[in-house]
Amino acid sequence: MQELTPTAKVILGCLRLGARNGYEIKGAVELSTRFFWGASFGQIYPELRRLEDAGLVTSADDAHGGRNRRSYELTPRGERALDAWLKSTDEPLFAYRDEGLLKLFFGGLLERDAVLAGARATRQWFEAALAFFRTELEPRARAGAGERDDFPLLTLEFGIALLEFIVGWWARTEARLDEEAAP
Amino acid sequence: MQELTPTAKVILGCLRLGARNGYEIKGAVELSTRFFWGASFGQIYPELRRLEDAGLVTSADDAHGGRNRRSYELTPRGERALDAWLKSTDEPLFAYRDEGLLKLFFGGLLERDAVLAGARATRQWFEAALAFFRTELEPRARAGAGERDDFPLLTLEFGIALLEFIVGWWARTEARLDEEAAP
DNA sequence: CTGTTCATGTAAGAAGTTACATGATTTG
DNA sequence: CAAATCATGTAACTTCTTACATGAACAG
Repeated sequence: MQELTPTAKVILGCLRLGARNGYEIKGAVELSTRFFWGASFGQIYPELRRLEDAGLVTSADDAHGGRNRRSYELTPRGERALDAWLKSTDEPLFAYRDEGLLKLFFGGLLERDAVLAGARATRQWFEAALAFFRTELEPRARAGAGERDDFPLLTLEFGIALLEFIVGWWARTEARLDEEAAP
Repeated sequence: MQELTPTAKVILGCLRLGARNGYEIKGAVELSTRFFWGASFGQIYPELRRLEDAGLVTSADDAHGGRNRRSYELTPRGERALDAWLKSTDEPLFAYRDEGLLKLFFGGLLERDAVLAGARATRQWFEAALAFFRTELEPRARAGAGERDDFPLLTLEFGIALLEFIVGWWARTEARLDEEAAP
């Protein structure tokens, strides 16, 4: 059983949770996993086909009126592959990329005021992201969540806490740079 | 003046900070920016050539004994391009990808014990990363830092604080899952 | 004299984004 | 009837990693 591609992981999981076609998978990703695991149409549709060729999903025509539509579900092999991945303890893929931090790394090349301006702009960008999470994503996730713990909501809370951490770090850094500017 | 590619940004900055050739740039990246901005040889060498073609760097033969070596420095245009990028407030590139979190997102598909085991494995992986930062990276960064604030050290401190946050979050999540397992 | 470090590069392929192209259905 | 949503797909391009290939100099 060969490794699942990154996009295959989110596709199989979303199908298992009830998504039926590429469009619904994309919708689920945008609402929930997007910030830690994205997928575009340009990845989803070809990958669905490869998964079918590999026997992990089956598809059926699901036209609705004159509208073209194809519905997918996991095969037993697909279920096993998903389960095996979910239980595997291989070292998890992790990637963090942050242009604001790269600019700060080169802060010695600018005057302090310019570095401070950059820090402020970066913090504001993260604050906007945090506001979006709280106003657009969190209410929906809470509405959809069961009374016991709900994993999609849990991961969203991670995102919010992460953004709070980052915003706080930049705010502290601004204060520190400000202090040292006028001692 | 066209946009710098992601790898060009770190190359120009490293050259400006004193790196002389591709090998030294790679060394600097591994020691410092790697966790938020990586670059492989397969990116660095071709990009150096493109930057030279674009007139942002110049190169000279710098053979050392019979050993092949080429040294690079910024041209005035390269300096301006670096400066413009550092001062720009375009929305910064930011990407976060986390397979442990994706597995947790699909936690409803597994028994609670399996989810807990996954959480533990993820936390341990981040703890190992944190230990590496503290024992391998931080001492070097402190040794190289000036007495006033030093930006490379500052970004490393961000990395450490970020990993501490993540480890703490997973530890709290494990406790929460454990509680709910046996109420 | 052996292994590590210094040093440069290419080729193949994986992964992902963006833009384009198409068209039906539903909602206001 | 217009705009939004539903729905699928392809093509071109960018970015990045990995593996390979080569070889000199230096440290033990």
